[in-house]
Amino acid sequence: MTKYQVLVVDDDIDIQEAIEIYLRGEGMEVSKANNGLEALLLLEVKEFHLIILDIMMPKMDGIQATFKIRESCNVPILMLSAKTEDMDKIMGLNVGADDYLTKPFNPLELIARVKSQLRRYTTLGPMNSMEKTANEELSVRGLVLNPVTKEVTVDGEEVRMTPTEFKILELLMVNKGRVFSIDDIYEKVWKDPAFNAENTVAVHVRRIREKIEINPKDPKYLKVVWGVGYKMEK
Amino acid sequence: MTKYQVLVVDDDIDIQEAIEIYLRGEGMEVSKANNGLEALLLLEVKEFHLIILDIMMPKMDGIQATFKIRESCNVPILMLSAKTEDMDKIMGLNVGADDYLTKPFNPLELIARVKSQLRRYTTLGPMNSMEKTANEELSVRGLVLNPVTKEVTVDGEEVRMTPTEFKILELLMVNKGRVFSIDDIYEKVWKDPAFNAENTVAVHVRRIREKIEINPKDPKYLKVVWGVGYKMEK
DNA sequence: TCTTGTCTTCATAATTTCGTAAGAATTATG
DNA sequence: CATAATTCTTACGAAATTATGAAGACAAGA
Repeated sequence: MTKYQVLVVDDDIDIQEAIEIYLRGEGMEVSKANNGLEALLLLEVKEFHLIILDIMMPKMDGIQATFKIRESCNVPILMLSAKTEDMDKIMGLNVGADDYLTKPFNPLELIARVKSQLRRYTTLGPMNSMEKTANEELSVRGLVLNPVTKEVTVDGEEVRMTPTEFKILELLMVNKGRVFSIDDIYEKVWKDPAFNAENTVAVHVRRIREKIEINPKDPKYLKVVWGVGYKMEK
Repeated sequence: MTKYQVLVVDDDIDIQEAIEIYLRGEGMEVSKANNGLEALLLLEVKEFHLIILDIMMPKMDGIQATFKIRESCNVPILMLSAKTEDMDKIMGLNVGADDYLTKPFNPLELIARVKSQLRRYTTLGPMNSMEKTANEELSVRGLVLNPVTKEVTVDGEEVRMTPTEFKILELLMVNKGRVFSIDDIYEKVWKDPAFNAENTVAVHVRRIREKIEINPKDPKYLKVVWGVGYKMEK
């Protein structure tokens, strides 16, 4: 068995090296590029199992690079950026990235995500890693959520969700049954430490209920677990 | 179910104490060190769930300390510094800190970030794709408790538990057969030294019985061992 | 610029849970 | 059998948690 080949694309040498160290520590081979152009050149001469791509780069930024890369192949791409908002855009749009991480990131989380992508890519085969796993339609009884088209339907009828509402609902539906505390939800959705999140999340939950529940006062889908958090009833 | 152990490393006693007060207020145990060297010594004799590390310190500064610490373990490290610029560098780089905060900081934000790091380490789930801990369903005859969904069923029928009731029941079911004294229970569930716990725990036990026992006067699950405590009958 | 839709914050209401007290009931002890 | 020790029961007010209504802040698009 040969080692996994990972390409790290970032203009900041320090970050390049940091990532290299983490990944080598996990037994992976690491190549480096300083911008999108360099990355494309490297891609022509070598095959990679995963690409880690910074968004902000000179010459060719991460988004342009992703489009170019996707023209020829679909290795998993993990995006890096300093701003959460960037990421939301990127993921919402069909840029073609498979996962993302905001700086500053936790090394362990980086490793976890890298491994996760590698696992998907190799178990499902290079062909269609995207569609099969994370992007399946999620459903709970009459409630259906499509992560790709960002559509939500209740008993066949479409309901419009705002981005935040969608993300909360997605989180709960991906892990249906599992209870998330308000702080959990805030951190996973906002990608920021929870800071006076109680009310904010509560308000969003209420709006979601208004849209998906027949009777918001007696929710059948999005339930509260007193003193613990919220969950999607199985 | 012990308290979180946090190590605060700062040469400024005032800051040490301020942080200590905030964290104790959140029910955490706090140890203190004046510099990196002291911190390392403490780390050899005690396990911590989180380390708060000032950058500027005599003897051994925060960055050196982080490197040393990372050689042996990977507890979450939260860095403190006066200058924003320092921080940006430190985070992106391979220093190994997980989060940072610039002085002067907002106490609430400190708490939020601390909690966030603690949660990151202890929670699981596909979203941050760390690994799973032992979160299996627990069952004793007709009684089933699910730590993830926080659900309890008796002969298939769901019963609603309050947070404290759930924790007590969970404690007893994880260690079924074992007898816990009232003080044991109080300390494990409340994470506080038992003071006048007798009645409090007794009341909760009764409420649990009301919910899970056919006949609370003659309990089949949650039994009392006279003069000793309570246990979950196998 | 104005409009529109979304997100956040605040104040306040509605619920649920918790701890305590006080007395009853049960079990142990001599 | 009497007494002490322990556990059980009940109920209520305080505290914590969640729900709601409404207004202001904000950003993107027309």
